[in-house]
Amino acid sequence: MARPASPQLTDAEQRIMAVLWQRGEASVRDLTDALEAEHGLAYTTVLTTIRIMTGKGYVGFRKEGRAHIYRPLLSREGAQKKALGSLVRSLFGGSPQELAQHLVKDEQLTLEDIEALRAELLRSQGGEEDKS
Amino acid sequence: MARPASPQLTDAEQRIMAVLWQRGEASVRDLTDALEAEHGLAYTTVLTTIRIMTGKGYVGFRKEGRAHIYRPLLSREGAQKKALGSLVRSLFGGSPQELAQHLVKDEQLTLEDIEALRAELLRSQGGEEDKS
DNA sequence: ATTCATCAACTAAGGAATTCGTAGATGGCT
DNA sequence: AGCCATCTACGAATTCCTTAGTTGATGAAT
Repeated sequence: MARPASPQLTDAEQRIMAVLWQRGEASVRDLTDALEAEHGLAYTTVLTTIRIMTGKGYVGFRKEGRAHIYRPLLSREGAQKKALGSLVRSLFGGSPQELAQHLVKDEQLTLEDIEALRAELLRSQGGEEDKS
Repeated sequence: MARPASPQLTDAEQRIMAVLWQRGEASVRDLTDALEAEHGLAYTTVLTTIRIMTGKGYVGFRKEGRAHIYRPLLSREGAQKKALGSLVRSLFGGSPQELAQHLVKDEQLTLEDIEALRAELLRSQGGEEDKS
């Protein structure tokens, strides 16, 4: 009868994952220092959050002296794929084409961007087709 | 000290908006019937949710007899744009190009899709240069 | 060895989200 | 008028998320 656990990364979790993806690994002290400038979070706040993330299987850690050094168990690519798929399903009727059209229409993707994507696709899978 | 209010549509809200965007307007009974098959939600659950959404300004309503007929005040396009921008910022380093590459790499966008986008871009903004 | 700093663990508090029950109002039907 | 169905309004229960304080252990430094 309550709210179901979020299958996505929450905001706080995402902030931490961003640092871990960038650095590879980090202690709670490292994370706090990195996040303090922008968000002003207390050490214990970061610690609590990352312990929850450990429970969810998002991060692992090794012990180094008294400290824990955390590392991401979720790849950035995996998180991107999951979030993207979820967005396509929920707001774009399951159509990645509609999403792409939106990117173009909002002028976030230029003609050059599209042609770069096309060139890459042609190179990777369309090499054997007929080029008029 | 609490979790900040979500700037995005929550899951429950999104389910309801999907029906409203599809139908244009709907009573709580309509919404419940539409959502019950898939999610098994009680009438009062839907009612509570949409009342909250009214408070947030997501939906409006008119009275028809004893019932309220709700309509979306948030456009589907607006919600798509907002969610997309948020995703690009949080998980793709602000790069819509990286997002597009992901769509292609996961084979969710085919070469034909890309070429359709390209053709549309050429038609819409390159149309007045050369019309033979 | 005692003190000091730092770290993890535990606890707590409060707002958000989700679900649904109960109660009161109201309109239709006989 | 009286009954029944249906609707809104209100509140309760529960879990989640976010933030942070307190406590106890441990290692370092004097």
